Order: sequence, then C-alpha cells, then structure tokens
Amino acid sequence: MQVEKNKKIIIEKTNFNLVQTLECGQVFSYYKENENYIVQSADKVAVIEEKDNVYIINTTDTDYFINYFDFNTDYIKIKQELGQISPLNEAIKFGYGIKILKQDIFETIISFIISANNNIKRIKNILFKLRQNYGKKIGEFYAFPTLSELKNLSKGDFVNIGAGYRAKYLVEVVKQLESFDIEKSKSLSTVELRKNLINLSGVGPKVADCILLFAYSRFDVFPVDTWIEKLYNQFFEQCNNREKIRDELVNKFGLLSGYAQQYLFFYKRSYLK
DNA sequence: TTCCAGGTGCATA
DNA sequence: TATGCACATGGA
Repeated sequence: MQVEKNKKIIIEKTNFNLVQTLECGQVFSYYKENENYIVQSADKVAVIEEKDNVYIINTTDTDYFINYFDFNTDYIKIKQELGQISPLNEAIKFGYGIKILKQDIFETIISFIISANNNIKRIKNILFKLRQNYGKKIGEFYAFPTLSELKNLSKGDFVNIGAGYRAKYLVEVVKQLESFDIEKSKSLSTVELRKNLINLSGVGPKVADCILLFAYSRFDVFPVDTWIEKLYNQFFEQCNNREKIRDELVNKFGLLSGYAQQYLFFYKRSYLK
C-alpha cells in the first residue's frame, strides 16, 4: 500500500477486491459513476479508480479510509484458519478479497433499520434520497444527515423517500438516539451493547448483529437473515429458528464469526443463489 | 400476478 | 417463552 497523505491510497489487488467488499451486503452508500466507484461514509467520500494491478482511492481523508477498508488487518491468517471448515473453503475462494468495513455507527444504525425485510437495490435508493434531501452538501456530494438534521423529520418525510412502514421506527429511533451515548457505547461488552441496540426502535437481533459487526467491529456475532437461514439449511441442518441458528454458528466460529458470516453471505447470495 | 427482500413489533396463549 | 401475523414498496 502506498499513501499520499490526504490525496490518495494505492492498494494492490492481491488481497483486496473492491466489488466483493462492496457487494457482500455490509454497506449501501456507494455507486458506480462512469468507470469509478464512489464510496461514501458519514461526511467522507472516496472516488476509486481500478487499474490493472491496483486500486487508486482518491480522497482527502486517507487515514479515515485506511481504517474504513481495514487495510491494516491480516486477512491471510483469518482466511487460513476459517478455510479449514467446510463450506468456508469454497466461500473464501469465491470472496477472497472481502474486507469487513469499519463504518460510521449512526449511519449504520439508520441504514440497517431500513434494510429490514427489504431488498438491497431499494435500500440503497432510500439511503441515497436521505443524503440528497437532508444531508449537508459538500462539493458535489451529500453527507449522511446527522442526528440533529434528522430529528425534525416527520413520519411522512421518511415515507416520501420510500422508507415504507419503517418510517415510524426511524422517527422513534432518532428520538431514542438523542440519549444514546455512542462514544460511551464503544466500551461496552458485546452482550451488553447488543441488549442496548435491541432496545432501539426497529432494531431486532439481526439488525443489532449487523450494527455490531459493521460499525463496532465486533466479530463474535453472526447476523442471520433469510440468506444465511437458507445456507444453514443447505449445509448444516434444517432449522427455522434464527436465534438458534445464530447461537450454533457463533459457537462454531467464535471470535471469527463475523468474518465467516460475510464470506458465507456473499457466497450464498452471489454464487449459489 | 405473485413472491420476495440482509426482520421487527405486537398480540395472544 | 413461543408462535403468528401485519407491515410499505418495488424488483423479478
């Protein structure tokens, strides 16, 4: 990796794949424009060019995106360990270049409430409108709206951007988050933090696990959605109790559960279907 | 037309 | 504690 401070990051393709990382379902605030990918996180933006052997990540916040893309974690070791468990070996080959992003906590809470019982294309569209309508304009991009920018929105405002029945959860959660100390929450144990997140409106076990994994970098969780349930029934055993599936998988993969989950999710959704 | 999507909240037993 | 249903919307 080469870095020109606050200008660009040049990263080799050997152990990182941008499309896999973006399309493995962990993030919604990105899109393709001409030949480049635009990746947005909170009020930060990166314009990413793909070359033969490298990606060039153009951004004025290089430190932020080095952390965001988790470029300093050794994934080779993680993949070696997980690869010994079937069907992880196949899933890792398929999604070899996935990194688990370190996303903004507030944005991730709002995003995954919208994700519930929804499809990725539509989720991305709702979040894009949320930025365009209520975020601060920075250059040609829009930041993700802050808590204070969202706190005056009505249910109808959220319905108008396509949030559907989740609009009432969003109005409620914005109120709840005014007394939710995000900085303090980072020091809680995963179990304690998970309880606090599930108390938020529109956040159940699955959304809480996504927030823990994609924003708090807690890897001892295993979000179980419709795709993971299908995969579990295909490779492990017949079960439709998602809490039970979660517990079984966390027991199996321990502190690497979060990584295992992303390889399996991407493999199931993009390859097996 | 019907089914489904990175589920959650709430009522009921 | 466990089960069943309603909930908006748009793509396939």
